[in-house]
Amino acid sequence: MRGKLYEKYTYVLEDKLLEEVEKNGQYRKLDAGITLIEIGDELTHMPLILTGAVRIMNKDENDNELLLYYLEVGDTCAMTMSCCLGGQQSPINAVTEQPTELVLIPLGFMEEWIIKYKSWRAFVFDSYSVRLEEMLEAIDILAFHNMGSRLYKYLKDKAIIHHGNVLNITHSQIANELNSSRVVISRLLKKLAFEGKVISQRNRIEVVELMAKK
DNA sequence: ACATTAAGTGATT
DNA sequence: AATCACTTAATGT
Repeated sequence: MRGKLYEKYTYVLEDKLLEEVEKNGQYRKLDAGITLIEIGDELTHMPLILTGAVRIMNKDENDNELLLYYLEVGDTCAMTMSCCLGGQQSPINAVTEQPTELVLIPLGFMEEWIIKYKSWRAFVFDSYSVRLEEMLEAIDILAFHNMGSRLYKYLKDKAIIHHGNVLNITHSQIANELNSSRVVISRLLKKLAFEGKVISQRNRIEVVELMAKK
């Protein structure tokens, strides 16, 4: 883990702190599609993402999923931070979206490090505010935009996370993540395809805007 | 050839 | 925008 940790975080965290992370954190290398946290799980560690991406979702009582945001390289989980003080239960669900490498840090270090390392303090507050901004944007889209633009933003975000412009996904999977229905997604995708924003085939959606430019 | 799963469509709320 | 009921198309065995 040492190499990647230093590669991704030297400019964010001070050297002494990186040594501590290395000493106290557990390195994990995970395939895509692994569930890290279920709603209700007790939070005991906070993750630092080294490579890959993690999808953070909410779920209602009927198992409808709602995508909240992604954790990418350099990110940590604001939810974990907000819960860390009182060993609370997780309000969210976390699944690896890609093969992911991360470091798990026991929550006990949070408080100590905030006092000891100014770079940690900055990192924590920073990720907190970044997340908050993202959530505000998400709420804005939920409240004031129609499904169509929500879908398009979702496709673009997902494509970017996957480092490409092609998504292998079905309409009903999308519907689940956006808490909509398959029929609606199909119709909107057809419209997007007609507008030339997207190329849609069975199990395959291409985001035109993000095509590799040559 | 058959079954299964993904996607398209019209009508209704 | 969601749901229903049904059709059509693609894919796996």
